[in-house]
Amino acid sequence: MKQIIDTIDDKTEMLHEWQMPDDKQEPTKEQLILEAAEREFLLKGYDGARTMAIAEAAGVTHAMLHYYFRTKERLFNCIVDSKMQTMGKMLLAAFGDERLPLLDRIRNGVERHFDFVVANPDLPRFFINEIYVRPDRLNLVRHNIEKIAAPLFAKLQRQLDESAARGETERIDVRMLVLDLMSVNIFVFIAYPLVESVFGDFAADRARFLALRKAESVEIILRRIKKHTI
Amino acid sequence: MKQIIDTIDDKTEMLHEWQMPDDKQEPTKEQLILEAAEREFLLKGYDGARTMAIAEAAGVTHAMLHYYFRTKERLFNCIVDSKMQTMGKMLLAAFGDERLPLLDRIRNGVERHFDFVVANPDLPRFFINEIYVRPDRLNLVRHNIEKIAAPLFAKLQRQLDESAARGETERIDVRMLVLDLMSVNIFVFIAYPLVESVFGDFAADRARFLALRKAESVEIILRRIKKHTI
DNA sequence: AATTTATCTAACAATTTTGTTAAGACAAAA
DNA sequence: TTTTGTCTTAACAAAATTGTTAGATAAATT
Repeated sequence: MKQIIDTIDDKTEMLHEWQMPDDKQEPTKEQLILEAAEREFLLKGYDGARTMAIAEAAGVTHAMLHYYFRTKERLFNCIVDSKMQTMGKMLLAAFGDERLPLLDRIRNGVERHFDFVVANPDLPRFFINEIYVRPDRLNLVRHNIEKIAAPLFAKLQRQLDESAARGETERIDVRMLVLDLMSVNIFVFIAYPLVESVFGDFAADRARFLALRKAESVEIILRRIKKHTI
Repeated sequence: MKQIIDTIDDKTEMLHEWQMPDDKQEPTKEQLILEAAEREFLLKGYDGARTMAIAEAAGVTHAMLHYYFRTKERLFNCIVDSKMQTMGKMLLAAFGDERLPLLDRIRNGVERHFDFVVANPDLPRFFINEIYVRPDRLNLVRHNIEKIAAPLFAKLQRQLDESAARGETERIDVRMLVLDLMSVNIFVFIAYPLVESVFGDFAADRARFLALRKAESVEIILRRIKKHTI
């Protein structure tokens, strides 16, 4: 504490604002760097991100960034790990509820997945792109993905097969369906600046447009598996 | 001295007399640089691309690259312009045939668009990403897009409305439908390394997998607009 | 009080990447 | 053959970016 140091003059004047003890827990510099790095990496990608820009956004000198994380690559990996966990949890939360009837489960999954992407609009593009540019990064995520996707796919496929056997839905490979689902849910965010430009007034009100898109996703996926009763 | 690309209107003007495209003449250095630059930029993006890597791939020193194109940015813009034209032509070719009945026109459009993406698998990701990272680049392409998209959309919307009025298809906004179409056609390529990893044996035979995906795209889009029940 | 620890700063070093220049090689024209 | 302009190379320069180090400071620990 500072009351110990009352030697000659009041040294509290030498303390900087940010060093003052505060009731509220202020984020540590390390956290600030992580948050700034997340924004920078998600927006610009590894190659486009600049460590100095991250440091500046975090309000520290770039030496601090290297002090805490040593290299740009290590800082990047911290972000990747953190985001991987976020995505894994989301997938389970969106599609993991096995008690629901098939169509409800899928509708629910589409909607929750869509909501997740709304809340994390840069995340899919970030992963997809970093892996495209440097495919060796797949190893950072492959195990994580397979551990979650494989059992989820197996259970969903069984439910799909049962439903198809009863003649309630079309027979379809769960991987095709999930790929369809992710395509319609994610693409609009990946291409958002382009979509906004082409759509004009249609996409001007973002909230309204996204609500329409969400409904469209549900519609197109359910239509894909519902029986055509001609 | 160097008559560089300040006027890019007609590409042949960039070639010198003795360089004129002869039937069986080896490509000029300039051509080689452009081809190498296209590969590098499409794969790695502007930030990840290295002018020296481009020069090396083209078999020239990097000084040559600057001699012909002065800056990385100018070389990049050459590639963007060239690819924009390619995409514009494709869109018209895929959806421009107005004599076909609606469903045939759409099926045809989906298939031709899919084929184009198969032939240019990096192109959508390239555009989408460069524009995301630096939205000011929209100005390079906006005019081009609007000139092609606006009339195409208008005509397609009319045909959709007429069909819906006859009760043959569902009523839908053409922009939603095109966005759906692009989503299912493009996303699988943007995410290909991830998809390949998750799908395993399913995607191991690329040609077979892409054939399945093409059929799936047609199926999901046609199901979206066909009347569901009678 | 003395020591240790975590945090921080400023200056500097190293590396990578882009961009420039001067001089020579070469083919075509004169 | 000489001249002319294009093309090429090697070396250099400049800029941007990442990474390092020697300390300073405040707090925690002993």
